[in-house]
Amino acid sequence: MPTYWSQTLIPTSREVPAEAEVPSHQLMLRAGLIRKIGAGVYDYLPLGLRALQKAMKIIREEMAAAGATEVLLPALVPIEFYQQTGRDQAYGDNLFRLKDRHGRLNALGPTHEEIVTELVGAYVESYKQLPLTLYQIQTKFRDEFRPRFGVLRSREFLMKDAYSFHTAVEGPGGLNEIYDKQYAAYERIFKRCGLPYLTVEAESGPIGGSASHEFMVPSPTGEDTILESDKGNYAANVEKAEIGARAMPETFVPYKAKGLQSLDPIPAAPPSGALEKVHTPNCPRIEDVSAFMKVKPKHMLKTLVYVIPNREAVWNFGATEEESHFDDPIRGFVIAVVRGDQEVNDGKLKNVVGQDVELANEVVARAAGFTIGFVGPQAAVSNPEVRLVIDVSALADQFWVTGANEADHHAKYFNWKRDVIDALGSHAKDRIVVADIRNAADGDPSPKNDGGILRTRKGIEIGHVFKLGDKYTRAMGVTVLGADNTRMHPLMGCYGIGVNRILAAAIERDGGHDNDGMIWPAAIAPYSVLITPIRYEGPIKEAACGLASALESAGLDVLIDDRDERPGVKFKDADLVGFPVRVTIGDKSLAEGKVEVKARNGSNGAKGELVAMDQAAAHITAMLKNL
RNA sequence: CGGGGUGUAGCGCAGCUUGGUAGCGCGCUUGACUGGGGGUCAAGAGGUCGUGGGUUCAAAUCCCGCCACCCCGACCA
Repeated sequence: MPTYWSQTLIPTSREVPAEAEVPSHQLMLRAGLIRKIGAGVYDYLPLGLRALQKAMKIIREEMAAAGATEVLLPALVPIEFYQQTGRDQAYGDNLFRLKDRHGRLNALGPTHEEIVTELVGAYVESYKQLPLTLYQIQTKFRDEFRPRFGVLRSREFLMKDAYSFHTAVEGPGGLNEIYDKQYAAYERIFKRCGLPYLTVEAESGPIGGSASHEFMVPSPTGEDTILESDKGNYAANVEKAEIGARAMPETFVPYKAKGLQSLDPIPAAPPSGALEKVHTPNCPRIEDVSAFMKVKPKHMLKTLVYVIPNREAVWNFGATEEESHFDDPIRGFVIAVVRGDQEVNDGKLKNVVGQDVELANEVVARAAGFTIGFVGPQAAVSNPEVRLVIDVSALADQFWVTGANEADHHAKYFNWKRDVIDALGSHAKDRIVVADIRNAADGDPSPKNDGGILRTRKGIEIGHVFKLGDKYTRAMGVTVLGADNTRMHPLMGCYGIGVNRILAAAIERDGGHDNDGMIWPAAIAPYSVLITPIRYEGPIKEAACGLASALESAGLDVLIDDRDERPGVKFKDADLVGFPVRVTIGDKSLAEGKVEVKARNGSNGAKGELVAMDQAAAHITAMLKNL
């Protein structure tokens, strides 16, 4: 049976909702797909649900094809699961917590690594039962600090999450093989959903693990920044993106990040002027100083104070063992220096330091003698428990403007050799590391070092795959018996898709909407075909119902606009909701035994085309293959 | 969590400065006309003015508290 518009609930609206900023949010509200119930919480109305269900059907088919089996894990999870792996801390406030009547603390699951791991631990005893890939499509919860952009960043959302278990990385049934299978399944899923996507290297974030790729739909409204080489052979999330070899000033010995040997900085560029203190009242920010002193940010140094929160932290650079131990984390500081127009990448900094680092809280930093707002690299000279990590680009100039380590003062003509290297003397090589610690930016060299230049664009993350290794099975003490009768922690992969985001991304994508409304890819449109009778009565009504039957026999889903509305209203709503194909039935064409068939994306002309009644179903079926 | 803003009919908003018991557009109901891109006219329905307290003869309006939502920031010192 076709659906009749008058019998379902499609509350379209002419007004643009005040709070919606991005097109997908505005249009999903206006077209009656969703309704907001609270911050980051939405009803899915009939049309929205149908689109979700179509996406889920595709996902289920491809998961099955990739050998994954569906389960349904609870959304309500005792907090102990997340405590076992430390993720209650890693997720922090983003983890929804609630107390039950007995005072027990529970979480609403943001992802389910711990829960599947428990499941597999309970029932999988032997390597013979592996590999195993389980997945679910389920509501997830994240107490987002700031929900926004409608369905793109909500507090409750649908996610497909799959988890695979293995005894080995390589070989048949190994982690790599299944990872590749899931990766390929993702490519098919997004292709079938009609989404233009690209894959990028990614950081694994609080989920953890080694390799990781994200699937992104390019869109100016995306929250993620992607760097792509113009040679087309590299793409990564900004959190991950490495930077190719950058020209070192000749006067520096080229030395590199942790893991590479030379830690012997000898910047020889001589000072070009006496260090000069400048009074910069109320100018703690780079932009303020830049405007005040009329110096471009790229000629300034940004100096950030980090602490090592781990009390057992051991400094990993050249220092002797006694020197490298920080008993008091308050006094164990890392000063990161980047150019004023660039940004520190925390992940890269952590890798260089070999420890967790976090930006020092202002009170702590002040107590340790840092003049927050006016810190310069010289601050590292007098304090033996401070280490300097300098980004390559922050060394390139002979002199810089930087903080003077004195309230309301900045320094001009700062020179690395004179003011830090020589001042530290023999300690210099123990306290300084030069490395790539900043975010890659548009125009940077590609890490492939093939002459490619990195370009930035924005993207919406719709899928993310990770190689987790044994992080969870180890933390939760899950083992299986191997062929050699020894126990091992199974290796894991995990694979997520934001189902709601598929809808938003379909709208945000290039060509996903226009001034009149949404333009659905046929595969996930709420209905493939909308029949618009000019008046729902007499021969037109009969023709509409007849056509609907024919289309349904051909396997299409059909909505009939049987409302007693003026044609203009129906057309506007049709365009707003964006059904891929609209069939208009009116007196004139019907008298000739024809109907008007129009593709929403304009592919068969602004007015569509006249098609004989008896050929319409076949014609539309063929059309939809390309929509 | 900090700063700013907004809560008045289903949606979008005005009224608040200067207190006197609520209004506009869209939508909705009824009728007539109309009938291929949100039509016209007429008559209607619909509001504890977010919430609690205070001031006052009188509060949407002034004062205080709370709540919700939105925006900006929150690592660039």
